[in-house]
This record gives sequence, structure tokens and C-alpha cells, in this order.
Amino acid sequence: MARRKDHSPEELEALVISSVLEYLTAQSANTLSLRQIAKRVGYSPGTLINLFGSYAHLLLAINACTLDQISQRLEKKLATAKSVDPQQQLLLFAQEYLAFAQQHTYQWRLLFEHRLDEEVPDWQQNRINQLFDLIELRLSQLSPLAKPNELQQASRTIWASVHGICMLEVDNKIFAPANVDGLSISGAGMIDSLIKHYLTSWKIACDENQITQ
Amino acid sequence: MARRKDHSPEELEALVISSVLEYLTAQSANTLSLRQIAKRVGYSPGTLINLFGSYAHLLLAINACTLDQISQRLEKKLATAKSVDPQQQLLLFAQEYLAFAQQHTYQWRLLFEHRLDEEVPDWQQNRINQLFDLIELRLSQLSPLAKPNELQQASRTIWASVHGICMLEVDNKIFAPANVDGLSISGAGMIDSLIKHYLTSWKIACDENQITQ
DNA sequence: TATTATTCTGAACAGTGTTTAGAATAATAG
DNA sequence: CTATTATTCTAAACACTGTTCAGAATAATA
Repeated sequence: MARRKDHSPEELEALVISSVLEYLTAQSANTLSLRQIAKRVGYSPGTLINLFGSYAHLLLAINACTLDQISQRLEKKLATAKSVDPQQQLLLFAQEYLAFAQQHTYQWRLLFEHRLDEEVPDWQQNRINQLFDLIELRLSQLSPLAKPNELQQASRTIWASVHGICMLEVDNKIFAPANVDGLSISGAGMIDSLIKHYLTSWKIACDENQITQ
Repeated sequence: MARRKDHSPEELEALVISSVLEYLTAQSANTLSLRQIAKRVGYSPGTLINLFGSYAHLLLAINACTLDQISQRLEKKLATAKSVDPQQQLLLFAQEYLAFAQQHTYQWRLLFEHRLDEEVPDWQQNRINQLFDLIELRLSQLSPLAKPNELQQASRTIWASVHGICMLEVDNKIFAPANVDGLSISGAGMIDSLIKHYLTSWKIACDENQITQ
């Protein structure tokens, strides 16, 4: 038994990825398995290992795809808001990130649940750094005299915070449907609050810091 | 083979938990298994399942323990800082949370990596709500006229953000040792930045909101 | 002492990711 | 056109996983 060549390696990889992405629209990645995926696309487990290297690397390929999708959406969002002020842009940025997490919950979770034992691959770190750059650019517009390390710290702080809010939101969506006790606190509202308050104070502090020197 | 009764159920449970916690000081929970734990404590896998219900519930028992440890540390920290102002207390609170995450990295990660398919158990939600209450109390001292939903939103926003920063810190610690490119951004610095800027602006906004009504 | 109840385990089961010998086909050479 | 080489793929085996359960070994009780 062998040598079917129904699909080229590239086609098969695309087939696998789209099959997994479809699965992740309805179910968590930890109910998934290599054998299951193999059955789904009509190939043997060994074939998928030949193609991706291992099951862990297959999932990594999914994550690469996810990271691309996120980058694309965020940059597209910013492109439609070139005329609004930097703070508003950062808010749109964060809200778009939250929207992706809400719309592709299981896919988004996989991106952070699945860690290799090795270091984070370069391409992944590059993608992430690219996103940080987008944030830093807006921060420097907001406070033109801010020092590089101030920009770096602020961008990291904001991104980590936004990410934390998204995690809380996504977890609650799955495990605690509709916070019943009185008012429900939405992720969007929290992001609003975070960006607004953090940035207004940060801007003032940066400007003051500049004056005193 | 059977009926040893070397340990009472409570003793065995404690033995298992301490054994796992020790393991987690050096290695991640996803390199662990029920059979491995069973071998480690000298009982059969079935015995541990009889005791905890399932492997997932065994890990849940670990997480219960972790949540207790965290609560205890945070409350102890606050007890030693009764005279400092609320904002400083919140800062200490967050820094202590970060410190725990840094000192018990794998144990802390397990708390969030391991999700049951069922809802979050009541006792876990209660523990978490208790921590939120500690935050809300300080926020209400900081801005005595803030409305309940303002307090709730601010406490959630702060906690989610602090948590996000801790995640970033802990991931980098494992996967990207010592950010090489120029200055390294510390989690402690980010938490400082977050708490300071968010709270100063939040307090002002709450007070202004009160005046206009 | 005989009986009942409890505690525990070994073996089996269905599942997992991964390795590998070799079958089946395609591409190439003579 | 045939023979050889190269490629593609899979089935079977391996070592693991969590979980179930009949039944052995002991404790408690009658």
C-alpha cells in the first residue's frame, strides 16, 4: 500500500490545517488527536508525522496560521482608522484582538495552551514583535518625547494587560456563561477602562518627565 | 494483594499532593502522569483514582491547594501593610502575586492550564471572588464614592491585567531566558506601571463623575 | 472461629504519539 | 518497452496514557 499522490505536500498541509481550524470552531484542541485528524483527512498518522515532523509541530503550524490571521486583522483594522488619534487607534487595536479571541475561542486558546519544550520559534517571536511595534508607534505619537524604554515598557504592559482581559473573557464565556450576579462586566468594557486610564496617566507622566529634564 | 492500610485516605491524599508539588518545583505538569505519581508514592493507579475520582480531579486537588497558598500569602502580605495607603496596598498585592508565580512557576501554570470540561467548581470561584473582594475594598478606600459597578469593573480589569503580566513574565522566564535586545522589561516594572497609571486616572475619573451628579 | 466488609491491585481495554519495514506506485535509465 | 531506482505511504508494533473491574488479601464484626 502506498503512493497515492492525491495531494501534493502543500495541498495536504493546507487540507490538514483547514480541517483542524474547522474542528476548532466547535471543539477544544485537547479533545483532538493526531489519529483523529488523520482519519478526518483520509491519511495515516505516519503520513502526517512525515509532513509536519510531529504532532506538536502540526499544532505549531496551526498556531502560525492563527498568528497570521491575527496580524492581518489588526493591520487591516488600523488601516481603516488612519485619521483617528493614536489613543483611539490603540483602543481599536485592542478591541479587535478581543473580537478575534471571542470569535475563534478554541483556536485562540490553542495559541497559548500549546507550548513546545524548545524555545519559541523565531518566526513566532518576529510576528509578536511586529505587533509590539505597531503599539509603540502609536505610543510615540501620543507622547513624542517618550524614551525608548518607556515606550517598550508601556507597550508590553498594555499588551499583557489586554491579553489577560481576553483570557478572563474567554474563560468566562466557556465556564461561567453570563455572569448572573447583577451586572455583568464585559471584556470590551474592561479594555476600554484599561486603555483610557492607563494611557491618560502615562501620557501625563511622560510629558512631565520630559519637562523636568 | 490488598488491604495494606499504611496510610489513611487523608494521609495518602496529603502524600500525593506533597509529592506532586515537589515534582512541580522542577518540572512541568504536562510531563507528569497518573501512573508516574502512583509509582512515586508506592500505590497503584487504581488506588489514586478511587481516592480522587480521576486524574483530572487529582490535578484539581493540587490546584485547590495552590489557590489556598496564594490566598494565604496575599492576605498575610496585606496584614503586614495595614497602615500604608490603599494604592500602595494594591501594588504590594499584585507584586506578591507575581512573586508567587515566579517562585512556583509550574505549580502556578497548572492552575490555569488545567481546565475541567465541567464548570469551575464553586469553591474555586469562591476563592477567586474573595480575592476580588480584597481588591474592591482598597479601591473603595481610594475613591469612597465610587459606585459598585465601577469598583467591580476596576477590580476585574486590574486583576486580569496583573494576571496577564504574570503570564508574560513566566513564559519568558521559561522560553526566552533574559531578553537580550538592550533593556529587559521586568514583570515587576510592568506591574508598577500598570497600577500607578491605571489607578491615578481611575481615581480622578471616579471623583469627577461624582461631582457632576 | 466464621462471616462480612473494606482496601487494594493486576490485568485488561481503548486510546495516545511515534517508529519503521516494506508494499505500491511513479520516474527514470538502458 | 522493460528494468531499475526513487518516492510515497501505510500497517503493524511499541511504549506509553487514563480508566475499569474482578477478585485477592486483610481488617472488623458476629
